Amino acid sequence: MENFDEWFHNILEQANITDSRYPIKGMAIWMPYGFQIRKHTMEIIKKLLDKDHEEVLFPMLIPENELAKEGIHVKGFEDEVYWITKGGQKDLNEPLALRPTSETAIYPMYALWIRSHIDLPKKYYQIVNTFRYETKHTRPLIRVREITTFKEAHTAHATKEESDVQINDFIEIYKEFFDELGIAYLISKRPEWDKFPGADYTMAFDVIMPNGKTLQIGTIHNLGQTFAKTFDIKFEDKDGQHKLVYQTCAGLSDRVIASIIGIHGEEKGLILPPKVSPNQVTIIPILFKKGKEEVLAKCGEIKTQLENKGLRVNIDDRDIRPGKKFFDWELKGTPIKLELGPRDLENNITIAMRRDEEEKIEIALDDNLADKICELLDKTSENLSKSSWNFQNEHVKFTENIDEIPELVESENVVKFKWCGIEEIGKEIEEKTGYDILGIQEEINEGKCIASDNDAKYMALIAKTY
RNA sequence: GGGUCCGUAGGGUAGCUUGGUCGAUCCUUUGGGCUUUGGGAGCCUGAGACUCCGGUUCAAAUCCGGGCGGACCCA
Repeated sequence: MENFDEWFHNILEQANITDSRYPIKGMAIWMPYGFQIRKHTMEIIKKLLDKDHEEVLFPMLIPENELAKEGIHVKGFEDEVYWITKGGQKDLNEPLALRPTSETAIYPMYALWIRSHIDLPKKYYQIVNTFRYETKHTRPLIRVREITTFKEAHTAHATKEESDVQINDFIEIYKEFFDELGIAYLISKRPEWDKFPGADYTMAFDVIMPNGKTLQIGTIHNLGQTFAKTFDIKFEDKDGQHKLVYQTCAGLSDRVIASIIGIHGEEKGLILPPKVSPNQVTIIPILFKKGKEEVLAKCGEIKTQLENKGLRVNIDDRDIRPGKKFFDWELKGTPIKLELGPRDLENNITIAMRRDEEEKIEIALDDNLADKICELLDKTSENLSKSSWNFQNEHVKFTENIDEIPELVESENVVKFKWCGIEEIGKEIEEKTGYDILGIQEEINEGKCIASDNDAKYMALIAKTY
């Protein structure tokens, strides 16, 4: 894509996803079409989490003394917190923070709720808005001051082993989630200097956007006992001992929607995965003065037939030329368009067009129509997923020469390299190349570090990031 | 955190250097009408803007200062 950032910015408004003209920097409006995409996307993650987690809803405000309790954590966020300091004309006794994330809202309550090993594990999640006073320039859905769709899960466990298992469970859930969206991902363990403030370690999901920059779309943190100590979250174990819990948390945000748009889109517009597309099928009647009623009636029948199969269907009966409708729905990324005119009515067929392919397919108007459409939708999903993984595979390049990194990154790649894992060397690599180390993908025990004489311990990733 | 640049209808733009000709250009959008409708139609007729506050001046879209908003570069 010629200029991805520009394309992305334009498509958000053209496709009626968000309107970022709201007069506060970094805060936008979810428009109806975008809201539907967001809704369907969230339904997928909720369904995955609900198997084993419970949804809750915490207040948006956090008292200053709670937020400040965990020193490392607050240090990571202090420059980004919005404060409420007044009630009407009166200064508040204690300033209240608009949550930048909810650890310090939730964990004091965990301390009250968790008394015994019977109360464990505790696995709650919520989908809420959070606020961060971003100082860098904001970008709709990607870097915002109000994260409108922050899915955060918080778990507490009796043992370290259980919390480690939970980390893997989250990884599996996220994998399934992104697989359903057809989005390829890179999983890595963030370097020490880039982990979540207060965490033992952070696992992250990144996607490579069409311009080669990576976007962090999901994180999973092993919090160890840091917060348990701070907020005194203890339970009475089977042996009668009082012990601190082990905790994890995991987050997803609006950025998931940004990746759906960015990864699958192309010049002409969006290509939405059927699972989250507001309309899975859009029927476009070809209307002439003669036979208009018959064509519209048949479109209505088809709509009902498909809806009975559980599909989301709309008819575009606007009084404009068909060509304009094709372009509009291509912009909006509806997975399948069905064209139906008088000629088709005579032949008892409809013409189907997949958004991800140019080809037009004739389908008979009979009882099998819905099944055939479902087949086409499945093929679309598979195809989108395949393209996304192909793109990622083509854009991850390995090198053993640090001097090659800038050239590779500038030609829109994520670079894989061997690293000894020492922080100083890592920071040296970042400084020398000018890019960010995403993290380590796996442990290895052969070869040398790209930037030192040390033995390589890890396969790591470096990239230009959002 | 430091720096550079920018702000004209809903969106994109011309005009700004050298203040007056701006009653502000063009494309898109949009109301009404006619005519059309199998891949962004055409014609007629309307609508719609100088980011905000202050300053300089006889006169400000144009010059100066600040706020707000945006883009980019460096750390």
